Amino acid sequence: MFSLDTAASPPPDPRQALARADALCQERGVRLTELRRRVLEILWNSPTPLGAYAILDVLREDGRTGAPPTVYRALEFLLEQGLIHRLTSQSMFTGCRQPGSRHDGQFLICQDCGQVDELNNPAIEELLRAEAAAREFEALAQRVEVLGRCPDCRRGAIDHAA
Amino acid sequence: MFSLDTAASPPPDPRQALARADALCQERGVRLTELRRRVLEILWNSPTPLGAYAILDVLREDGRTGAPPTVYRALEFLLEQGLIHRLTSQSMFTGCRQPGSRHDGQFLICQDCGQVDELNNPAIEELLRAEAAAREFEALAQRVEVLGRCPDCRRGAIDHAA
DNA sequence: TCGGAAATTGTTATTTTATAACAATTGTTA
DNA sequence: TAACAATTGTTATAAAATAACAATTTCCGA
Repeated sequence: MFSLDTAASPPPDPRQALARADALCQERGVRLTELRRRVLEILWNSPTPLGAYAILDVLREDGRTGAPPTVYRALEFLLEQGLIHRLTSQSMFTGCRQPGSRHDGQFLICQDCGQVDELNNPAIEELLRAEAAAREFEALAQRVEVLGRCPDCRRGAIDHAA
Repeated sequence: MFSLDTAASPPPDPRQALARADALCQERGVRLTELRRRVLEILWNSPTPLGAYAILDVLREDGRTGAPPTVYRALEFLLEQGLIHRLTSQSMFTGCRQPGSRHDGQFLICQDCGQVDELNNPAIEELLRAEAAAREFEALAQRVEVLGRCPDCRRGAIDHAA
């Protein structure tokens, strides 16, 4: 038996992701400035989502001066362009695995290690849209997050118990 | 044509909600203290979700002394008992329309007026569970929120344009 | 290529949300 | 009623996000 709906996320490769972002921004005529590109790179280089202040720390390690608004503005741009997602339950940000087609995504978030898997199950999206439509509610964005434990951490926990 | 999956939320009635909460806590042998009950009441009396500090303001109008931890602890209890929900994208809290059976719910949140409709569509819940299971992810909680405009605000917007 | 408007980034200060740590009080039970 | 647990009060601080304005860079037309 196999899943009918969604493929697994492609392995996140920072270089590819940045090249894709470059291309998308060029197409769209928007500017992926050095700062914005660097923030995106920082996110892609991290195995787990990062908060704005963690990103700011890395920028400062770069030698760049900056304050929270610097980061938040870059994040705002990246969100608008669909290059990253915000995990609202965590106040954190992560690179989008399917940029290009704007979407909100669905996330499996490990509460132990923080790692995140991005789903894009159209059936879930569609059901939510339908629920909204049935109530004459104009749906503009979806936030779908599943909190729990990833396979690695489950195995780790089993090891500890053994 | 009609929806197959979920009924509309019952009209929120503070008195009923509080009576139900009393009963549930009694059954469970947990204490719905005066403070906790009052916080729940404040939430039910509000037409829209409230943040912790808005709740604190009302408590102070009551004449009660208190600080943020007072409110957050009461909220924590109410969340544990499934008597309220947290809207993570808003950092706000709202009374649960179907207490008794623990669930995470799904929410339609109006970005104009703040009003919230609670869904409990089992198909959405099930799809998320299935996605998690397919990836061997242990799902412990779900956060599902749709942001947009409620029917009232859509009509209001049309009126303005007209 | 120069100058001015728009976009981007820098900077300072503040607001909003949430929690840590410990003290005081209340409730429960032996 | 003493002792213990649960709840609430209090002070202080951490963490996340934004407001407001200044400086800089980019873009584009004259």
